[in-house]
Amino acid sequence: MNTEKTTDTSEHLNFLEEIVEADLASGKYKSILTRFPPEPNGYLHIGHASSICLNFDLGLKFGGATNLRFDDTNPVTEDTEYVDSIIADVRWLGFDPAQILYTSDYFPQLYEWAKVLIGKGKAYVDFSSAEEIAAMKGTPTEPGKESPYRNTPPEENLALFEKMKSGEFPDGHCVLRAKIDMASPNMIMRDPLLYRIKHAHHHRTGDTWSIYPMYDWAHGQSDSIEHITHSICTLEFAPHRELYDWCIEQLGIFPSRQYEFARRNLSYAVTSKRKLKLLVEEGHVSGWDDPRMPTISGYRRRGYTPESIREFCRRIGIGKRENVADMSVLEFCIREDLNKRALRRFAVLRPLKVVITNYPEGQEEWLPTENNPEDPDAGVRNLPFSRELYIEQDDFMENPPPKYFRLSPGGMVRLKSAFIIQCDEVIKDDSGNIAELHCRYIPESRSGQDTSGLKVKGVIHWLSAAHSKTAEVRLYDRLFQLEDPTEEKDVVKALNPHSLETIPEARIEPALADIEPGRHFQFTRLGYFCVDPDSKSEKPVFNRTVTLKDTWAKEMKHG
RNA sequence: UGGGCCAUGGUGUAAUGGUAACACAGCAGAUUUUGGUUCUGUUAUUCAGGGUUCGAGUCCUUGUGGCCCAACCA
Repeated sequence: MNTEKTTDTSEHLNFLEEIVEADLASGKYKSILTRFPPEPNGYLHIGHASSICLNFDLGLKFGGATNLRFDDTNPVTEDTEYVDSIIADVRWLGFDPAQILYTSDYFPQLYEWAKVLIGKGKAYVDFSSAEEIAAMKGTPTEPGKESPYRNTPPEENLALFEKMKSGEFPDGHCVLRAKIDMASPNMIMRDPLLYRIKHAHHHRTGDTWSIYPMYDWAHGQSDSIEHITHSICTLEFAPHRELYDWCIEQLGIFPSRQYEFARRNLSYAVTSKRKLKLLVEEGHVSGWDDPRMPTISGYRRRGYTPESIREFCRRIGIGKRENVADMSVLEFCIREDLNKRALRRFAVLRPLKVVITNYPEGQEEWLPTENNPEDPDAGVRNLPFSRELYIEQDDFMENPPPKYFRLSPGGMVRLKSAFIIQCDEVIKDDSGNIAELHCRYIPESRSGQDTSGLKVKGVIHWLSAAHSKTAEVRLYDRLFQLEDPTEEKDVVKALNPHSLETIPEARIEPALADIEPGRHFQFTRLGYFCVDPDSKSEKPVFNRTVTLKDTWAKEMKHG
């Protein structure tokens, strides 16, 4: 043994982990509790994934725990559909909430605390209209004006608040406001609204409430009730921290602390529930789980694995500055994961018929090929070979450019795991399109027993025409054509018109028939694909998750 | 004469007063029965000025630039 240091310097902490570590080291907390607090008014997207990983990993890494709490204070926009999808998405990502909770469970407590505040003369019922309140707010550079209702005595406010609660007033008739400072340089502190009247049906509390707390009156106290130690939110809530602390201070309850980080953005994607919802509602995509959507459910259906998404979040890290993570990182993560795990299969998207003229009609033989060269344990399978084959249209060119080493007239290629063939004749139809190829195979070139002595550069995938089956293949590309879709005020204008290409009749090898949805494969030389839920045994449907890296295509593109 | 947050290669994240690093992307090459994988090499970074210091990405100062805050949304 030597005295080599064992400290792992490769793992540097992000700024939130440093805070937690310091709080634990100083004895401020014996253990930590974080929370992920989505509002159930939409599906979770890739930005949320980053927040989920951040909160849950903090709990895991420092021996704490993480709650999932639905911030359901606005009944008009929220729904159980979203609650269910959010729980499913968090679990699919691989996280297990310590508790699943709802802010609405705290409505009674929040109501009692509001009365405490009123009793202290720190809150009042305001009958000013929304417009009047806005006008009295002032501007960032000018102080606001005090409401005429600001000095109503506490007893009177208590009675008024009781009437608000019992439903005696119509929507918008009045609000409960905190009495803080109309001249505060922080706009948030200019007598913020605490409660508003909404005679609305709540997804959990039904019609029992006609008043609902605002975010600022609900969030910090909910954290406090749960004894959340580190309440992590995005940067735009930083000005709210002063009010967050004020509420906790006024009530003298457990002091949860808020910390802010910059939301993660992704190139060629939007992370705005409002905009994503619009795409769904206007039918630009098939739903929240459309494989093109940057939602967690969309990525799942597209074929992304939880591991790849977690790795992506780990790689892009966390910080406080504006950022746009490059799509290529996400794509790298899924390729890296699937390269190790996905079984290889042959599929021909755009078939070109090849007749092996020197192969006896009616004969067939089964040739072994590896299921995954990265994983010997994945074993081998046998592929049927016969006189009539399909190859990819892209794998033949009549007038190939230099360095093209696939098939061309007179040229040779290796059919992967089978034989070398040589193209003798190009058969065209009446309109001059290539209809089929007549080739000869070299019998001595059989894979693994090649005595031909031939050296060919190109290796292509193929299928025995008679043995192949039909499948629908959906080729997805980026949903947006703009690297930053928010450059267009109207998201619809930023959409990529070619984000989906459906190939109704692709050919697949027999081993690919009748596979259950969700399974991942690499279609050799083409990319990673997974079975879509729309798949039926008579008509399999595959989604392209991501292409393989293709340096040849890149070279062609740049001429 | 409002307040808050931020500024490191193309992108993202480190460096906690002591050689500016890692990943992705890019480029070049090797290997390859996937133009994949793997491997090797390589291009490119501290917003600006001033100050403190033996030494500054880091501390101080003055600017500049960007984002957030005036919803009965969260």
